[in-house]
Amino acid sequence: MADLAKVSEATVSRVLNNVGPIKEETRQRVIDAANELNYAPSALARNFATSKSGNIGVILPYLPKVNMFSTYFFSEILSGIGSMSREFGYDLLLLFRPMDDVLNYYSQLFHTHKVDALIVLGSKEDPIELEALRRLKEEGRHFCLINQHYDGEGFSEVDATHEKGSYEAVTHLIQQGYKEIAFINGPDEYSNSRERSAGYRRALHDHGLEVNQSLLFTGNFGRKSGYAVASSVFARLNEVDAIFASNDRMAIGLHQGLRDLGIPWNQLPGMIGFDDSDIAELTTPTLSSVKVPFFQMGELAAENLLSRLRPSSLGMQDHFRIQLPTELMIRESSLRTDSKEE
Amino acid sequence: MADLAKVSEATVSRVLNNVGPIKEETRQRVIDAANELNYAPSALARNFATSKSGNIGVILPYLPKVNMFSTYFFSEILSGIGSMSREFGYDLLLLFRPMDDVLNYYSQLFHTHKVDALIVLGSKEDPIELEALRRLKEEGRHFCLINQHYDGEGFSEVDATHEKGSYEAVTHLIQQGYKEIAFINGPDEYSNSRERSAGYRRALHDHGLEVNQSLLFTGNFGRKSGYAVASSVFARLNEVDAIFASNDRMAIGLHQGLRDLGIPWNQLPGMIGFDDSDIAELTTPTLSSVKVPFFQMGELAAENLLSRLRPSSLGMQDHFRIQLPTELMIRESSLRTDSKEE
DNA sequence: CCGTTTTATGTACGCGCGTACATTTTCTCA
DNA sequence: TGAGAAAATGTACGCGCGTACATAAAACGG
Repeated sequence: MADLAKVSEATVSRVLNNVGPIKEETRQRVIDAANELNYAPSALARNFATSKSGNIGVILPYLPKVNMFSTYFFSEILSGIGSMSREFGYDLLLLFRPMDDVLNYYSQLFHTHKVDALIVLGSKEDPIELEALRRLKEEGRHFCLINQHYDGEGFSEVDATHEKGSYEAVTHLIQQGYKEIAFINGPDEYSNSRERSAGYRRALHDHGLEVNQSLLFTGNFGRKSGYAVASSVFARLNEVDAIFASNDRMAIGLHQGLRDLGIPWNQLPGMIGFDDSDIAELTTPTLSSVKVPFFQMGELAAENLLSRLRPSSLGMQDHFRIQLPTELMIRESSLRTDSKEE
Repeated sequence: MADLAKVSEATVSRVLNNVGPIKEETRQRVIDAANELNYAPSALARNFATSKSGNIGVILPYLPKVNMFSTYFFSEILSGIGSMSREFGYDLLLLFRPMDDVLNYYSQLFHTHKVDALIVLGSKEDPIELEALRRLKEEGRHFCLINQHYDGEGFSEVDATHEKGSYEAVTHLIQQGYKEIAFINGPDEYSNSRERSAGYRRALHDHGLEVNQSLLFTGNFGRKSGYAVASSVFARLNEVDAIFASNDRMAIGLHQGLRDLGIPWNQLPGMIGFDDSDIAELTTPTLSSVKVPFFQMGELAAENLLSRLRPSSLGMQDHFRIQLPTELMIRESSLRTDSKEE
């Protein structure tokens, strides 16, 4: 390669990296030679020399449980991350949270140079998880969380306005005339569950309604957990006239459960889900939902992390906290009359 | 590290890689030292030294079009690949097919040692794509295709019995008494589209029915393309009594389109989708579909590739072609009476 | 107890780049 | 035209492992 262009390896390196002054003729000779030989520098050697992997890691909850979340959530975020990473010339390393040893795992991803930055999805409050994240921060690593907030830790986070989204959803139900609104939430270990709960309570309170403890349910974001709640809701059907679910999958599970218990589709309680996943408009009636800009959240997470990896980023605040707005998507399931009565 | 254990770097390396004879006491000393210092070898240096990246690459269609396929398809396959990769100690590098330059891209992934093996998803017949794959084969790379077959190329492939699945689905419709079965297929560039078409035709033929050209439609696997076909189907509603769709998303799009055109849900034509994605049981009526074991296909692809990377795999056939069975999942949408009449 | 294996460990080098520094070539302007 | 500065290129070394080969230590056999 160097020989063919009749220059030293160093010059080749300079041309390929666009660094230092190069005579135009030389540059061309090198490029021609590279094309002729179909030469491409070994990413491995290059990474080794610069001790940077060129990868951005994405942590996913450990496999069997991926489906606890909607795949929509992950697909969108991953697409967003992937889209931005590519613009920065980074590749995307998909990593699954190990069942044990999380503490070392995160840290070693950096130490072994598997990744230059890390995005953690599906993180939830847990002593070990927290400890592992703190360690990353101590070590000055570039990482960020999506859709999860740790209070007072100063982690970088990209989140959405879950409290507000929840407030708006419940308010909408109330305005539609619903008064007894059941709430099926996700586990409290997720900050967004707690925020949605707060929004739910605030909306009830602002409209002079009381929280009815017996109408509060907890699922695990999976469809089945929504389905499982159906019987409890069914038993209280005299006192429940609407349901707010913490994500679409649970809403749909609940919907199915109620249908299976014999409720005709046009006599279902009012329903609103969360996430505005693609399935929201596939149900009958179509499901109102709170839209969360997952794709964009993925993009922003990647963009902020990667731009801080650039040499030119000196002086840039090394820590960021972004909160994107949610949006209430009103469809048939939450409307009192109209299409639901078809 | 080496100092703390009072051994040479070489011995450390041997202990950590479990190679060569080591005195038990020495091993322990090294391990203790490693724990104490929280030492982990640099993956980068190690990979460089062995010139293996430790990554298995997965090519996805370029981003904006990911949603052309159901995300279900990708989620399942990726999960399968990820699950198996982890067992082999490989990491999963997510790669997006570039719009240009595919030809060099694939090849250079290996040349630059970004990946040790490659799985291509969403591949479709195309001169450049084919050329790029041929080059990989020439270069002796370890790669495989999922859900796509190239005739006579001898590529490694993990596929499903699309023809048979299709045949069974259409046969089922016929047995339910449907006689005029429209077919909305995916683009012909995908081998599985061609196979499904063959199955459709064979089923009609075997039951003495004719193919009605005006009932054949082509979508792009997206929901919207199914929706777009609705009006054509609607116009022929007198001659159509069932629809077989090449995937669930199109089936559901079509379903929605017909609903929007005013057809009550219990007077829809019989319908069967393909893939058996999670949304199939969320519709009203629930959608019959042909189940494809995507997760397992991902597992098998990874397993076969990675096991061939091991030193012990000498003599193993370097090329494999696997075809997994599909399964007809009968739900409400294809049944003539019963639950559909609720 | 010594020679001979066998086992255990150390030494030295290469993997293929990037880059600081040394050197050569070209340019500038007196 | 020649000296000094600027531009262009070459030289040499390190990044942190794995591993072939050299060497030392232990085991064995007579």
